[in-house]
Amino acid sequence: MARILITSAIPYINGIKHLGNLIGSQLPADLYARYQRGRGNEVMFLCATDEHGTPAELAAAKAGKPVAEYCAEMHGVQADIANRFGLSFDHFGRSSSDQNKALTQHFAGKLDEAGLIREVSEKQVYSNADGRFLPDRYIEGTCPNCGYDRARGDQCENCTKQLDPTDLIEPRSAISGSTDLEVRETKHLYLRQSAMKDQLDSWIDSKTDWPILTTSIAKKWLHDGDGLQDRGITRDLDWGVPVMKGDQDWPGMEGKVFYVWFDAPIEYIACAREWADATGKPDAEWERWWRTDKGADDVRYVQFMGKDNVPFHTLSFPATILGSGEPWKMVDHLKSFNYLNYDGGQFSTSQGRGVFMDQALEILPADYWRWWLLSHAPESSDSEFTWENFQQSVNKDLADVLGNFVSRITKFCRSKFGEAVPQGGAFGEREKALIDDLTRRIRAYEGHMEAMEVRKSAQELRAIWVAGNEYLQAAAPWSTFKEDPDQAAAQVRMGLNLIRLYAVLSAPFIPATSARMLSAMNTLDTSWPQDVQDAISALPAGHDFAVPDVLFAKITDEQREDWQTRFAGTRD
RNA sequence: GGGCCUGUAGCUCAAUUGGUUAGAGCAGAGCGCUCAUAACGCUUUGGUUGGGGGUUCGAGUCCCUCCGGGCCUACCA
Repeated sequence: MARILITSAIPYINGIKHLGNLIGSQLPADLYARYQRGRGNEVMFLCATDEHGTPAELAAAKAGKPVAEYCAEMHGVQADIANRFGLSFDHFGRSSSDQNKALTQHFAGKLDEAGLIREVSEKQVYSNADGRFLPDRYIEGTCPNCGYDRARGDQCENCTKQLDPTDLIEPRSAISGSTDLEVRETKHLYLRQSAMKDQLDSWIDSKTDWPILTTSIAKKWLHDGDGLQDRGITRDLDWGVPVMKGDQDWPGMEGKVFYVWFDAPIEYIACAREWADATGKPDAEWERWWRTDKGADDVRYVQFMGKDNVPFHTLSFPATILGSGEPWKMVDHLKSFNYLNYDGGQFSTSQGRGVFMDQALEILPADYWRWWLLSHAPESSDSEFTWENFQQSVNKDLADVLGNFVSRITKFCRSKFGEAVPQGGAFGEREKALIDDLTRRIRAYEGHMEAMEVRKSAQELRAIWVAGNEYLQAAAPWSTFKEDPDQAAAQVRMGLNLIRLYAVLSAPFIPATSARMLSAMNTLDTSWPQDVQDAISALPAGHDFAVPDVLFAKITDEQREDWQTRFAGTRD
């Protein structure tokens, strides 16, 4: 039994995520986790909320709440929605947990011992009105290059020129609009990534099976200009992990916190500890997933993320782990996704454009979304959500191909044989051909799932569903029944067993529907079809079942138009 | 500005890494079936692979160039 550690990029705390965020990491990670569990492998699937940083503080202020309270509340909201989407995390943690504080401080201490931390005194913009240092992006002013009056401190959106905050004419705080800004001297810790450049470079070189999207981004950062730059890992903020060397104070760094991108990936590890603590397990239980000296040497670790997160996962986080000199598990495979666009533009959290996870569940059950999103996952390039495409795909694939298959066979059986698997007859050439075909397709499906080829997996699964309809059409038990009821019984028995088989195979994509199919077939047998011959005999003659309600109602044109209108604007 | 990705049928995507006649699903057309959610099955129409040039026995794939789309560019996360 293989052991597989899976992490999804951790969603930021300030608000509910949209469908583009979902398909970028959490959903494909869940697909993979469910598949591996289905195959009988031991899986640890971790995710968490990313709670530190300036945007969290601002969102809390806007909501009129203390930041800790705001984050706790939003964590609850996100956990609930994730649960309703069927995201099967073994633990959904928080980067603000005590476990992550301790581990982040531990890593910082180890990196310092290894001589990989240096102090830098630098000048940053401080806003007296806001009472805080401002990240470059939170400073607005007039662009010295093109005169655009809403240029940001890092770059002018109008002319794309990169800027320094001090370049701006009449700079002001983007938070309060205050012009009462001053440049203050402040001291920060930098991670000496440059000292680890060669080590990281050869590590990346060893990952020959990673997508080009992943390695090319890492290579760019490693070799661009002067090569990999050192990175500031502390900030002058109140909310975050206090800067400490392990459990010791860090002289001169009082009142400062670690930068969110230093502590966020460490939460992948801390999350496992949260899991152990929450379930009353000893440390050894989480360490066997993360410490190669404590049992994790046979773990395969897979990370899922959107393309914007790649540099942090290929460089900063590995630098943190390698630099610690401790035997932590490093990522084996990194699956990154492009973006999902919404109806001709981008999904946007800040502008409230597109469909958000809570809204999606208000109009349709999770499996509709899971199927469409996964079967259209933006793997090779950005992809696009349109309501027409969504309606067509869902109606055809889920309602017509799969849902109707279940409906036609169960109802036919009920009317001719009653609600029990019929007895009599035997499988012949046609059934043998079907089993051979299914065997080939299931092996192909497994191959695509192992390779995390999401769209290809969906395509193959759909073809497996279609094979059931092809079989029924060719076997035509409604005709056979008239001359040879025994043979019709065997054909129906095959059909009913296909429903159970499809439930097992489809569970990673549409878990709730899969559960309904199994429940209708009155079985708990979810064993993976190593041998299709055996799998289609799991439900024996005489086994009771029930005709389920319609599995997937079709999306009507009226609904589609209604939603199209409702989601055309932006969220309030 | 620099780096990278991308452009294939009306739509969404393939093409075993340079190898026969570029394939699927949807949509369209025709036929069949009547168990089923007016569902299913079979057949079928769609392509000068963004334009142009080059390398090669052979190019969707490699090179050059032009055009379009996207991401990143280190203090949003």
